[in-house]
Amino acid sequence: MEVRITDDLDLGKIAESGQCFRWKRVNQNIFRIIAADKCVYASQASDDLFHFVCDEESFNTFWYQYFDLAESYQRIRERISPEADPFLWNAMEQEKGIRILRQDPWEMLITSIVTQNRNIPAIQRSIELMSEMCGDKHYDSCGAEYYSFPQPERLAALSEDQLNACRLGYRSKYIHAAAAAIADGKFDLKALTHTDCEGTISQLCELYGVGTKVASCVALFGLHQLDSFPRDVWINRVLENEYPNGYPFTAYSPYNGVYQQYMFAFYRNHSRASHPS
DNA sequence: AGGCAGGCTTTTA
DNA sequence: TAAAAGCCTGCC
Repeated sequence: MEVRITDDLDLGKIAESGQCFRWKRVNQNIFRIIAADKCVYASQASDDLFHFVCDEESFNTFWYQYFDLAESYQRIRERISPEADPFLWNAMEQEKGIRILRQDPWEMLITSIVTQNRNIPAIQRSIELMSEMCGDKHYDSCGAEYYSFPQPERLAALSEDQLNACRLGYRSKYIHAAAAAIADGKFDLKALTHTDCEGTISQLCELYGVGTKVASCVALFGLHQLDSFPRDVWINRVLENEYPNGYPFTAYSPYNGVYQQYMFAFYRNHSRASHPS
């Protein structure tokens, strides 16, 4: 179906934003997107014209939420003037089109653990291997198979050898511990829906293998806590180089996590271009 | 107590 | 060979 979306949305920028690892660019402008037990082909004809290979009901009941289309990211951007914060303003101009997807908390917990100390291709491979190993098989609109992300019980039941086969490295024990805690009901992700950002992060940090960075990513990408501000190596460089006198977290609340995404994407794209290796 | 160095699997560039 | 959306352990 054709959809006109006037608020910020750039599929290519979201695909490269580092928040989703089950998007695959199948050609110049078509993406195959897997989320929950669903799969859709999406393409962008212009700034505001999109094509989704699904029916209207599926779009309205699932993908509309997934893309967080009820939120205006333009409005969030416009809270910052170029005079007040030229660096952030410029980063937003460059990276306009990024949104914070509403992804599954459980999937984001495991995915965020997998991201530790790894680059994107390696992350994607581990996630696909886990999904093929114990996710459910489905068929997309082209008749091609895909696997949903594994349920906690299935992942918790994997042997050490099976986890190693997913190329998880030292993260295997973290994955197992997290999956077991969720599967056994010792940790309740759903309960965090009604917890504030700070409380969410501190509770997630109680899980073995989950530190502040991973917890912040789960809060932002899985629980849609838009004020959660993950600090990774790139953002630390931003804070050091661009905000030596401090960053205005209070003024930018409750959207610190959204602004973080623009700065993260901007710095990564620009350092790679300016430091060819 | 709280901060910090070292180690960790594997892949990628 | 270093770096990659880090975290745990042990030492001070």
